[in-house]
Amino acid sequence: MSTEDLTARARIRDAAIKLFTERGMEKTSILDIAEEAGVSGGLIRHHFGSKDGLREACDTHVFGELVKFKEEVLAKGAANPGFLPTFDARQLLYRRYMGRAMVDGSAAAQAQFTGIVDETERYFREQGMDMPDPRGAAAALAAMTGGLMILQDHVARALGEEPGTNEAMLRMSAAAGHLFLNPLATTEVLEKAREALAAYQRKE
Amino acid sequence: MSTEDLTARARIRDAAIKLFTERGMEKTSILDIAEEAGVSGGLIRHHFGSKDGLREACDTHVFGELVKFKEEVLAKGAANPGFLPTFDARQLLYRRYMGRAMVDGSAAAQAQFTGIVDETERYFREQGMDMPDPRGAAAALAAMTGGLMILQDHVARALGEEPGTNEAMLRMSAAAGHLFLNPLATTEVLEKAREALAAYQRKE
DNA sequence: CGTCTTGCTATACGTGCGTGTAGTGGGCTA
DNA sequence: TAGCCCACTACACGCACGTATAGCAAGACG
Repeated sequence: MSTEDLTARARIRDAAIKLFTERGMEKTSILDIAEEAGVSGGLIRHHFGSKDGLREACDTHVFGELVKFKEEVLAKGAANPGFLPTFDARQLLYRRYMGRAMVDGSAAAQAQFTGIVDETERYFREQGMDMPDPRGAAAALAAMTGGLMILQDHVARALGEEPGTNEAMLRMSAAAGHLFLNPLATTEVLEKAREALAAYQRKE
Repeated sequence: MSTEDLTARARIRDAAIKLFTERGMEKTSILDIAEEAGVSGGLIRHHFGSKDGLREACDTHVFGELVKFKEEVLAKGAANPGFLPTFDARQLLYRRYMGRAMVDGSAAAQAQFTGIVDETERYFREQGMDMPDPRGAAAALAAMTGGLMILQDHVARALGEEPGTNEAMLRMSAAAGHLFLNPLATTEVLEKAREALAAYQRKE
């Protein structure tokens, strides 16, 4: 899995996933990917037809792998909901790729997002959680964990950690976990917020 | 403020903010902005020197306005922490711009992010909130609200709402608020997550 | 041995877009 | 009226990059 023992096609795909994730689609040229993968630019076209074709291949590969990850977790019996931290490097990369893909906007990414929302909503209902809008909460949660993935470098820098390190990810995950598992406001602020929201909803 | 009563310079800036927000820097050409603003492409260069100059102008304008918004809120006495919902259209646009800017990555955006983290951390400490890592929590919170801004269109679509509408924003904000103000997991899941995290930290 | 496929490279083409430059009109001040 | 600044336009340049094509080496199959 490290690099040379892969077919060129797989190396290209992995390089593209890496660079798309780090820089985004638009800022990554075919030649950048070719260099990263150690092949000529033409070979990318040969294998994937076009840049968009390559992108689609990356999408399906990443999203497929993410499904596999999820199934592994389920197979282990641990009903780990998506918002709890994981530290597998490849899974982290793929999750981050997914965030980037959503920002860049593709049909596959939208479908993936909706799928996650579906699952999370189902999880909420299965757990019998008491919330006024389970689907809304599921969607918001998906967007928030997406934000953690997408902005992780900013988070690391704001924390004085080196972006991309395990240390930074660990600290961010722990903090995010804490936020999800504890109410964020004192009761007064909480009440004020509820009032503001209710007032707005009446006005609507 | 609607369009014609602005100087061309301001129209260009506003058009750029709008398009950068919707499509991102790379996918927005100078001519797109010129058309949106109803001017020639050259005028943008005349006023802002380069595309990067325009971007910087947008950054400073948006970030400055966001500071103003914050000061207004503070002046009104309501100590509204940043994570509670707001519905002013321009403020929403500017927050979303900020999210995009962070994804696209500029020094100004990183500074802005760090500033928000600073403030939020201070808020946590002032409120005397009980958390193991206030700065980490502040950074994670900033990234999560950023995710809500950046991915709002995906959220809307997953909810079957029209992206960009007040209705969609309202529903997302309410759901996000609920998540922040209520613990997300049953105690068993919670305990399991704590264990997993602790195990990982020991391994580190 | 011949030919075909396949993985791969080198190189050329077209074009979109940021940039640079020359020029125009209109509203100042004198 | 003359002179001048300044917002603004038109247009040409050059480059980066996606796309297209031709060709080559090597293994497979007859």
